[in-house]
Amino acid sequence: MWTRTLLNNYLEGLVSTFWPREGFASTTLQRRNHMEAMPCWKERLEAPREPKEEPRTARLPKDPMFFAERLTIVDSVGGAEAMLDFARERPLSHVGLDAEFRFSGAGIAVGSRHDKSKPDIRQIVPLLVSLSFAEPRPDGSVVLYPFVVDLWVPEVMEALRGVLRLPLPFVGHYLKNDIFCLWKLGLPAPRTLWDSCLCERVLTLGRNRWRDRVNHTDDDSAEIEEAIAREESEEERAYNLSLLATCRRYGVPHAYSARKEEFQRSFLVHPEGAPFSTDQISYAAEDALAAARIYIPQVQAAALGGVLRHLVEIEMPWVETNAAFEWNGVRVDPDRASRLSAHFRAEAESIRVELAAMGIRNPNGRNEKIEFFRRLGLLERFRRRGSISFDKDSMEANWYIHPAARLLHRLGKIESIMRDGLLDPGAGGIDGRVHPEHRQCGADTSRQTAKWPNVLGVSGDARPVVVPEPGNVLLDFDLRQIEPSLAGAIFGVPELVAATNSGDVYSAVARKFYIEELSDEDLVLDDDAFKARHPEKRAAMKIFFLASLYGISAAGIAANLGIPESEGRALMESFALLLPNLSEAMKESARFSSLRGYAVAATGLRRYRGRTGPVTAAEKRWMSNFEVQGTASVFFKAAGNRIHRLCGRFGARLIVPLHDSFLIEVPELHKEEVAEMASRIMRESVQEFFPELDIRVDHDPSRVDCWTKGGNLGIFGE
DNA sequence: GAAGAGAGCGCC
DNA sequence: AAAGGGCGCTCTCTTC
Repeated sequence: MWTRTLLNNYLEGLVSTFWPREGFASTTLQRRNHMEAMPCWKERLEAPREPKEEPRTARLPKDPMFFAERLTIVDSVGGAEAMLDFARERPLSHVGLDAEFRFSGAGIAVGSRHDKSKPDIRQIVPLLVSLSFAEPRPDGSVVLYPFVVDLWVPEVMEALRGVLRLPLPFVGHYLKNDIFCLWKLGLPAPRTLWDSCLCERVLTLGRNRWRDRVNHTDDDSAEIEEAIAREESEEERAYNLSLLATCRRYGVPHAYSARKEEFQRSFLVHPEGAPFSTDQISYAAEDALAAARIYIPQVQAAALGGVLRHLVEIEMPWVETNAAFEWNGVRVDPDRASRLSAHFRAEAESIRVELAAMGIRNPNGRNEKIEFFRRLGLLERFRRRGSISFDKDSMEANWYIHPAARLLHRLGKIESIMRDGLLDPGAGGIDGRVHPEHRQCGADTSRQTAKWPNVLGVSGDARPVVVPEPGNVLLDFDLRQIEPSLAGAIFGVPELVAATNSGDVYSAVARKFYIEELSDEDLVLDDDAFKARHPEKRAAMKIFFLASLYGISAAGIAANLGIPESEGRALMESFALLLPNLSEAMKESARFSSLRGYAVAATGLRRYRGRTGPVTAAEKRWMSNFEVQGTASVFFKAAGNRIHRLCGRFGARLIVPLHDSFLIEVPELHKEEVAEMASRIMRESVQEFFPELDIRVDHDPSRVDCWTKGGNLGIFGE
């Protein structure tokens, strides 16, 4: 083995020989960075190549001793091919993967005051790819062969492509950025991924619940809670999921643990065309080495945690699918966005004038509203659960009390729509599309979250600003009533399964619930006809149903429906009689969850308690709900993974994952094929697990020129 | 002036 | 006694 000094000299020699190329790097990149793959590389790849080295006449097996635990820099076609040959010769178990990158343009300002910034992922500039090939030894240990590939050298791409196609798990910590680097280079993501960050997130799902700490309503163990709240913060959660913290948990060394941030930053500000320091290169190698070392003990931890199957089947493939949503982004029509803003700005202005005439100068201020209604002697009408509330429900209940209530309500709604980050003219990246950050398992139920902007929370009125590229159409696929249907299968309620299979759960249940009030004619209507004939009865059932799954109280449902509590209680009791097993099974599941300390979804995914001590009522509510919401999220991802892989055949791309529906952008030519494929896959993904369930997929083929909610074009309709 | 809590909007 | 699951974002108001 070389000493550290000798190794550094060796590295320095290599670095200095491959970096006199400033012109190549700086000029071509700036011009072309909006392309999928950098064309200068493409041209070079397509042009007849003059090998940098003499063609090798004999391909002798590589000596593993030469590559073991020693950093090899790949900066030539010969070196890259040798790496590929070596990887194919050795009996490997997995590959550590890491990419170093920077961004070629300015970031995108986000937040209402544009005081925050996010990078434009389409301007990512891959610098180095680090690969650590792991080979098990007979004694159970693992030997690692680290390589660092210089991505400025176009000749290495074909061999790198070959490496990425190896049928091995590629292990990295937060692989999304690494996948972006590969896609930017025109390379595919590896087929099998293992994201060590995601694994840690899943193994701790439900712990670190910062939302609970902010408003500790349960004061069972207030002292403990407050201590935890002081001690832990969101930054701490972020740290717990970091590579260094993960290394520490598994006893894996990381040579740059003390200087990690410094090196990360060094790549982000790395000058165009400047050579890398030897430290930078060995730092790049270290991250892939650490990921490779974490893999085996982490897989064991996942197996012991009962989530290995879930991770391998669902979450790890979704790492690529999730990256695709962010990489693809959505196209926002600037003209539509400004028309929408202007439309609501005008309405807001006229409402403000009306309110000012009534004496309300600042309609957003809570104190001003309190004072206004107090003067009128109407304040008590806005009391909800003890305190004064001017939220949507409270305002709706008081529409008839005073015209100001209606105006304030409307103003709040339209101001919220106008503030949506999607309408910001500067929200798009260099490709003209908006790329929100999509977080896998961002929610403790394993649901997705999105931010900057939150494309999952865009108001129905604003959705039509999302349009397809010319020649494309937007298709939307919705798993109809997935949660009540899954509740039927999970909690063993045959009536619910039958209702699902008949087409519309809420209509089917409404027909039974209101049997006394309905005519014989009503009772023989099919679900769709019933829905059209008795929309209010169906709507009431929907409220009951979802409220039961969320664990609402009689008082809550009474407040929601505007009826006395006693009446709410009676309605809930008769509703429970319709589905006799449901509430019992939900209580049972919460009981087992309480004993274990976690709730569990159909594939074994767990959500842990975020606190100790007696199980609170709020915890019991999410415990029952998690089995349904978590399982729905799992099937949704299973479907998305298959759709994503098949989209490539049609030049289609997934662009929004909306909890139970996908928005897909498809070339017009292939819309029928993709519609058939996506609908079938979503239906089958549930059936693979619950064969008795026939969940419909709602898809409206007539609305293809923009994104809508239920086909509603809002202000853009004719 | 910055930071945080609370409230309130949107989504499923 | 209180009792609606899961999120992101922006604004107001209070506090330090």
